[in-house]
Amino acid sequence: MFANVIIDQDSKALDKVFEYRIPNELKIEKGMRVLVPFGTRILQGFVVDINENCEYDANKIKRIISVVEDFACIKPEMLDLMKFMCKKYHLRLTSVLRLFIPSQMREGKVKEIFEKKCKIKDDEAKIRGQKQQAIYNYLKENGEEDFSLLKEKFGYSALNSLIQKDIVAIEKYQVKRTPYTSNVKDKKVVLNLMQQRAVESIKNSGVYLLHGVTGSGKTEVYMNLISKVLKEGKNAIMLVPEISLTPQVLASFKARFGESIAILHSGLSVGERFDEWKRIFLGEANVVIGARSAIFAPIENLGIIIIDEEHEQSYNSESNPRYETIEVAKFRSKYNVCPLVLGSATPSIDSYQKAVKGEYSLLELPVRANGRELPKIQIIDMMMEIRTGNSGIFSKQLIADLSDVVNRKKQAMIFINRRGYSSFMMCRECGYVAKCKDCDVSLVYHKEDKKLKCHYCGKQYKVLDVCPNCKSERIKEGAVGTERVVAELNKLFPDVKVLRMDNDTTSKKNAHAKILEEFKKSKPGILVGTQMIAKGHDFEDVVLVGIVDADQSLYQSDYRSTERCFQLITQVSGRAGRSKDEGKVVLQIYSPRHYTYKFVANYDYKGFFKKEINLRQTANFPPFTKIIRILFSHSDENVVKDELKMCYNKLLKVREKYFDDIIYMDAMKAPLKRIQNKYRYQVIARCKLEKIEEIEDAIYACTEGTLKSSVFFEVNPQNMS
DNA sequence: AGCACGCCGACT
DNA sequence: GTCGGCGTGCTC
Repeated sequence: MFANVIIDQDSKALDKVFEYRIPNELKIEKGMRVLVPFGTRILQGFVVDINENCEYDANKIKRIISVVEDFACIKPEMLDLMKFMCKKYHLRLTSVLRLFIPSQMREGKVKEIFEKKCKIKDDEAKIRGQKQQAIYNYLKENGEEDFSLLKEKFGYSALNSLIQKDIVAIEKYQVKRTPYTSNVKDKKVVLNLMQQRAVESIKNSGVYLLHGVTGSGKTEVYMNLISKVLKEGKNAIMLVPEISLTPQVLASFKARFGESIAILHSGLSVGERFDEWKRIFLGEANVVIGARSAIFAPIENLGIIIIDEEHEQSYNSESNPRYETIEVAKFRSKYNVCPLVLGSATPSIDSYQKAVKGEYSLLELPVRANGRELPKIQIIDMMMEIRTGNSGIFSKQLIADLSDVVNRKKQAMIFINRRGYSSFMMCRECGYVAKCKDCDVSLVYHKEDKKLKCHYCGKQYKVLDVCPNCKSERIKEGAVGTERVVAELNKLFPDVKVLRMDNDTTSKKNAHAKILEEFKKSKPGILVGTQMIAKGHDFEDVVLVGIVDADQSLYQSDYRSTERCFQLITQVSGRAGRSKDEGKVVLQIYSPRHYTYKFVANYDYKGFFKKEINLRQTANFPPFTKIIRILFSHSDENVVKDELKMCYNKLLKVREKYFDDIIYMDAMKAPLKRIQNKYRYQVIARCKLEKIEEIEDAIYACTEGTLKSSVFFEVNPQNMS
């Protein structure tokens, strides 16, 4: 017998199967990891197929040395998924396989934590020492107890002598590092008619788009669906965006489903992640909740897949193996014959279009579950403010409303769109801006540790006192984001607790939860933050939401910027007035004539969709076309340029062949020309959909062969940097 | 990826 | 003569 093995090395040259003979004494299955001789080395590989015969020269075939584990860590479904993803996204086999197992397994350090528990072994023991007697009594009363806890309470030597005398026994238990524990009581909620109808509409297969306004109780619908599936003896996956994996959401799921839940997200340590993975693999967990990568959970017999906030950008990986989570979910739902539910208050234009076309079934929750109105959105024209002499960050209206909130001892949130609004180090004399020496981007000033940081490679620089260009000392930080807003608020309301939540303040583990916890207690209180505060939080006393720079997201040269702007404002607005008090939103903008705001203020998603989809159609943008981006990068600029040129010439021939289908194609520098000292050039093509698969294959073929540059493909890129 | 092989220049 | 630089090619 022969095995097709994929060598676990990330290299273009090794991106194929190698055949090995299976020795009689080894029991090899598809999906197992094995050790094989490879050239002069011994490497790990994945068995992806087993055959009677071999294609390669039988004399040259070597034998598998041994197995890494005696079970198949890649399940059959995932092997099929690997093929699907490699073909669809032009990925390397290994890079996809690596998505399926926790990193800890790959490093060969499969560590498991053990906990030592103590138990009384000898019931009639006579004990002399005082301390030892105390331990003995304690154990009699409490049964078994942690070794470490006893050691802390009574001291090591006493405990140890009991163990030495065989009066107390130690047992090792494998510890499950279950990340969150909760003491939240499950509140059984009776579904309203709309929710009930949504639950009932979801059949045993197909894709459903659940469009429910903020606060319409989508989570309750999800929980009901999952309960139903569990009752049928099947399993479930629910994906949530990384940022909304808040303790609150998790706690309510824990309360409902208890130990059968497994949680996967980037905040877990490697060990925690591995433990959760293993529980899922062994079938100990029936519900997996997690961010993007949880879609690869090794869970069988799926009864439902739910993707919450389906419009979120974070579902599409931006680097290395690029894939679309929704497409992977579709694959798994077809494979397992189970429904896929996409939920959002602001569905992506793409998904909604599919629902309109009948590809997805549309389910709607048009009202809030608690019967409350959606908060009123008041638009403030900031140009007018400036004209009337107010050049501050806050409009008069917002300041008035904030004062009101403070007087009523309620809470407010101020949302800032950080993107493009960070502070740069700029010389007021000559206009010099500090840049990273390896990347073509401006450095961002971080007040807290008084450093300049590159947001692309993470390099840190000292703050400049003198302009390196003109030697002027008038070099200062420029426009400011969250920090400046907080400072401003402190000036306006010196007695009010103002909290900040952004990338800088939440980098430490659990910082996120701590800030939210503190905010909860602060009345009056103001929470200032970036996208992070936009969703998933349910604060009863937030009655005001201020959006300080809504336009920022409109001014990106991206066909999706209006869509994003609409989504963002709607999501943020949804934070206000979640309970008894009416909520209000103050939306400060600089371009009041833009059509997006009219729809936003009226919560008119359908109107916005109609307008937007028409614009996309006339302008030939997705979902009516696909944008394909091929990014070349290399440390030597001439190498990338040459190779790009070579490929582009081939691509031009493809374009000639499909002249009617490829609307646009051009080669250029990437907007970020240099990242981590690698020069980046790209080809952008826009294609009609009729022959898209054929065209994609032809385009991929152009980059084959021995290139020194690394090549990345991206379809409908989220950001073109 | 990483290792052998091979072909060039510089040096005990 | 030979040591070591790196470019090329191969690994079932």
